[in-house]
Formats: sequence, C-alpha cells, structure tokens
Amino acid sequence: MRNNKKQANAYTDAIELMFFAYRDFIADPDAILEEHGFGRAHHRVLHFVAVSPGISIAELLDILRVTKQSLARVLRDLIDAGHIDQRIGANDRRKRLLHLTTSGKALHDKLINPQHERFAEVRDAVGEIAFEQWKHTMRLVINSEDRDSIDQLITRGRAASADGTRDEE
Amino acid sequence: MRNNKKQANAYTDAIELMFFAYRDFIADPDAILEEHGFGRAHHRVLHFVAVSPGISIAELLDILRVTKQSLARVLRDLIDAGHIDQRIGANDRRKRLLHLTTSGKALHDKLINPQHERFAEVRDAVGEIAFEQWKHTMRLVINSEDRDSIDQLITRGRAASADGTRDEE
DNA sequence: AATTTATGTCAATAAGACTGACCCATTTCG
DNA sequence: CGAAATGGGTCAGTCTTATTGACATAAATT
Repeated sequence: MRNNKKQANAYTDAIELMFFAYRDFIADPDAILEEHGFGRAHHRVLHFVAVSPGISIAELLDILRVTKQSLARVLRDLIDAGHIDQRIGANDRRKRLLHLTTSGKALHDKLINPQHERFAEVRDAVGEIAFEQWKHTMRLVINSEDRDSIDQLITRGRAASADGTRDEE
Repeated sequence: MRNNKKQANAYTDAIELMFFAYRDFIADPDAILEEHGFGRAHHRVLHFVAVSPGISIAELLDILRVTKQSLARVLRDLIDAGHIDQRIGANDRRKRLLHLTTSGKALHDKLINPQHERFAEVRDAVGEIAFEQWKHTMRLVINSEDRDSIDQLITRGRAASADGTRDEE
C-alpha cells in the first residue's frame, strides 16, 4: 500500500507536469497571436501547413481532429489575411493543397521562435542525450495507434519542406 | 546552416510531441467527463482540490490562472452535484476551503485512472531511471519563475492529502 | 472607523468547438 | 456511360470555456 501510494503519486506528478508544461509552452505564442487577432486554432493550422506544405484539407482535419466547419473558419481567416494560399491539386483537381505565403512563413517563424528557445534552454540544461531520451519517452505518451503516423508526419514533413517533394501531391 | 536546420527540427519535433502527447493524454478523461455532463474546466478544479484539500478560492485561481467568474461557474456545478464542499476557514472566516466529498473523490479517481495507466505503461517501457529523467526534463519546460511554486504544490499537496495538515489552514 | 482582502454575482462578449443539413465539382467504379 | 463515392464549402444553431467590467457583502487588518 505504501509503495502503491508512492507509485500513484509519481504518476500524479507526471500528470501535473503535463498540465503546467503545456500551459507555459503555449503561453508565448498565445501572446503573439493576440497581437495579430488570431487564436490557438489559427496557430495549429499555420504550423501543420508549415511543416507539411501541400497538405490537403482532409489530411489537416485528420491531424487536428476537428470538424470541417471548425477548420473552415480559421482557415478562411488565414487565407483572407494572406498567410495561406490554396492550390488546386494537379493529380486530383478536387483537392485544395495548402501552402504558407511569405507572410505566413514569417508569422509562423515568429510564433515558433519562443518555443524553439524554450526547448533550446531545456536541451542546454540536460544535454543532448537526455533531451533525445525525453523525446523518446514523450512519444510513448501518445496513443500507440497514432505513433506511426506521427513519426511519418514528422519525417515526411521535414523532407517535404526541404526538397518540395510533397508539393502538388 | 545544415546543422542549424537540423537543430531547429529537433525542437520542432519537441513542439509536435507536446501537442500530440497532450491531446491524447487529455482525451481519456474528456470522454468520461462527457458522461457526467462536465468539461475540462471541472476536471482541473476537481484535480487541484483533490491534491490540495482545503485549498482556498484565491489559491485555486492562482494555479488555474483563470478569472474568478470563470471559476465560479464550474465550482458551482461541482458543489451542486455534491462533489465538492466548502468549509469556512477556522482562522480566517472569509475563506472558503474546498474539499472533495466521497463522490468527488470517486469521480476524481475515475478520471485519473486512465492517465495513471498511461504513465505506468510509459514507465514500464522506459524504466524508472528514464521516467524520472523525463520528469526532470519536463519540469524545465515550465517557466523558471513558476518551478518553485509547482514543486511546493506537488510536495505540499501530497503531504496534505496524507496527513491532513493543510486542512482548515 | 476606514481600508483591504476574500468571495460572490450580474451582464455582455468572444473564441473555438460541435451537430445537422445541404450544396457543388470531380473522380472512381460497375 | 451513369451512379456512387470523395473532397471540399457553407448556412444555421448551440455549447463550453473564457474574458472584462461593475458592484455587493462579510471579515480581517490597520
């Protein structure tokens, strides 16, 4: 019992760390977004279009797990503001492939900078080995059935932004 | 440049891991809450009253970083449902000290169980050392100025729930 | 006695999400 | 080819969570 209690508390610590870390982690971009009249929902769209240029609406819906109607509003705001543009798919003309414009990229950089800095400080404090270990552990917090697709999102996204492979399908 | 890019991507990975891990981590309790007609806001109140029995309204506002008016509604719901009760402070009769009732404790356990299980699986997968290392790293993701008070919340909260020290101030 | 603190409450507003019901254009399949 | 499925867009209404601002009350402090 004593030991069970101790273990349960170790997990409760983890739960609270998730809560507070996420709260602070999201606060920096939130402040910047407010200056631009956007919210978190806009940030998420901007981010996943940034890391996966040429992503379709359906793919974005799948990542964000929101309804089409929810996405529509924020996407409309971002398109109207000139931060995202849609291109009709070359292979499938029904698809709208999303890309950041120059101003969209600038805004995304501005939003991601404080988060990069936050993790750069963490990495400096704990070292590269421990930081990679943290990422490995963090990946296991994600539902097992989602891990593969997230791995792909990360690697494919990076490759696409480097060589444009993914563009226009 | 090549190296900078690589480092920036390591941080972008970390950002996305935060997003997806938090999303899945919160999804289990969300589903349970819905059955009871509560939301995330209720969960947060329930949790911090659970780990810090006898917490005052002002302390809770400080932890949650919401306005008094926002807290009032969810707290009212929880009190009306019989999950939380308020006791007038013995030393300071202005204060309303919050406690979970039996049903409040039961609901909190039900909500925290899937999260405990999630972290138990993570801990089993990576081992105790790596899990403690993850917590140490995770703590550094929190704003430096908040870390001490969160350390206190965690240790004091646990102590209070064990021996009741904190009750009635 | 005056002020501050802790809490409660009314009103109006906004963001972000949802369900449900449609629509159009394009692609795929029998 | 024609029907069905897919990708996307949109209107309308609702809900939760959060906000700001104003004001009220009781108890503690100075």
